[in-house]
Amino acid sequence: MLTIGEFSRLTHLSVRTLRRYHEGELLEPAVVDGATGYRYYSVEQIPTAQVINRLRELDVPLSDVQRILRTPDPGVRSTLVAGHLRRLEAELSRTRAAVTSLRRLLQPDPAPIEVELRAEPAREVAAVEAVIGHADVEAWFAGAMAELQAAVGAGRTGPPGGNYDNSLFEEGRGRVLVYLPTSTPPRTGRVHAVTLPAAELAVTTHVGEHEGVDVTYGELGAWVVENAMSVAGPVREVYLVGPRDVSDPAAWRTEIGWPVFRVT
Amino acid sequence: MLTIGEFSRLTHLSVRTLRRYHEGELLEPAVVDGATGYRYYSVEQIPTAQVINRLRELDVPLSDVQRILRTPDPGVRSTLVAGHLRRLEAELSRTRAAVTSLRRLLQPDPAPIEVELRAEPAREVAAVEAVIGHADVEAWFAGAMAELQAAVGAGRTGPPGGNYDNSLFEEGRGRVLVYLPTSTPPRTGRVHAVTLPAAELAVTTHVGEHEGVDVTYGELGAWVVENAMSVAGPVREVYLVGPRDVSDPAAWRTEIGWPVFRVT
DNA sequence: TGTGGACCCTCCCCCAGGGGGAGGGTCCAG
DNA sequence: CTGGACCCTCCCCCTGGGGGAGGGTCCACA
Repeated sequence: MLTIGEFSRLTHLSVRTLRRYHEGELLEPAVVDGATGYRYYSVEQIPTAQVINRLRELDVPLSDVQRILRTPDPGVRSTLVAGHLRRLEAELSRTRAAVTSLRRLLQPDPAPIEVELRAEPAREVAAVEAVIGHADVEAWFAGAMAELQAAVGAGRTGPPGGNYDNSLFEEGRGRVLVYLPTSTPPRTGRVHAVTLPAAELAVTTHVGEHEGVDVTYGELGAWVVENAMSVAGPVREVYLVGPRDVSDPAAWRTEIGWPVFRVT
Repeated sequence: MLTIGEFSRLTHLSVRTLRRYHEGELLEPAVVDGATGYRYYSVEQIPTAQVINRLRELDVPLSDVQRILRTPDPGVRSTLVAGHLRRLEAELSRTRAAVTSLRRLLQPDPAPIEVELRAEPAREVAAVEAVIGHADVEAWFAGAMAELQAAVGAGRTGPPGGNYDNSLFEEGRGRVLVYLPTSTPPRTGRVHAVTLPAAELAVTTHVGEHEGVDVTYGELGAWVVENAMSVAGPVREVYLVGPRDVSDPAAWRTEIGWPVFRVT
């Protein structure tokens, strides 16, 4: 039996942290003296403490650490760990995108964006929609688009698009709709016909990776304000050239349309 | 002038976050109505908001974001940003190390470590010492070792070593001492002669990268406890084979000695 | 058999960087 | 002029810890 201080020295976890892990039922001392409350640990608990330490270094939330530790089957366990490793990779690519985008922001490009005011008529498309959280958009988009492609196939009459509720950005959760234009929208699985309403759009084109698109949003927003207009309704993106067409991100083109109305 | 809601839609920052940035003097509205407290932003503030957003995505603390924003000179500014990018890289390598170490932990190696009990006599060495935080050890070590190498030169009579106070791991701050054995310790700069006290050591050898050394610590600790001993004093590491000798981490060998005394 | 110091306990407050919600004032179009 | 959207402040919540107060416990040495 080891006192908490001894165990701390052996695992390089602070006494405070060990007490917290006890409280959170992550690493319970082998023995707790009922009279004094003293915690006593056993040597066998050292590897467990080190696994916790490693997972915490990977910023795995304590609740997930707990779940991993309670999973007896090593196969399932490594699946859980692999999930977090994927999360780390996603975070890494997000970081890379932020870095490049930051560079773009800090070396200000004086080239002003071109904005076109366009009256878009209503039209019917094949769509998949859902209310989801901001963090899940990317994964959801991939699945929805795959389902759409399978359902529409060669009947596609134009580039795919997506509409995004403003609440998605303001509150982190909102309605998202992805669509493929087609003359006869099918109805299979999540795919169904949707009529995109007519709208007055302020339209510009974002060139390059989709990360950093919010800079273009900002420029578009500035244009809208300067032209005495106000935004109304979900933003519309049309993927003119995307990863499905060209692998080089520099060639991608995303049309961004913001429904506006004149303020006078 | 834009209301906070409009500005939120244009920057994809939540209203709450914008208010917080105002409170923290990071992004102050262009106009604040004295009577109502309403915040009004200008279009020119959109790029600033996006820079903040980018930096936050890189986990730059708000205080540092503030410092960056208040730096007018773009050269100095990009230096500050570059510092954070270096921090990101360091974090990335730390993450990689944790991943490999985690794999090692989850695929338990049944090979037990070999521990030797050794009486180490006192000896005089050339050393550099300091009380520092756990996070700074790596950087400090590099500098101290460079100074030692310069001072001792060819007079080296054995592999370098380092002693680490337990408080470094328990409280995140403690005394660290790195040394080079030499017959005539010089006295220049931070380098001075130190007598390492005699001690009874439980010694084992850690093979491979220094990350993951705490697993070896754990095994050594378990051995110490199982052999009815207790640890006393700072841990001693001796870098038998290190990055200065061989570039392949798999060949590195670190001797770890924990001062012990018999309990019974 | 003390006793002093190291060790341990609980409890409360602090940090960043937000989110949720209550309670109430303001703006503006119909 | 009124209703609903919008805005305000204030307080508590989250995670994963750290600092410190106030007090009990263990144990080696005298």
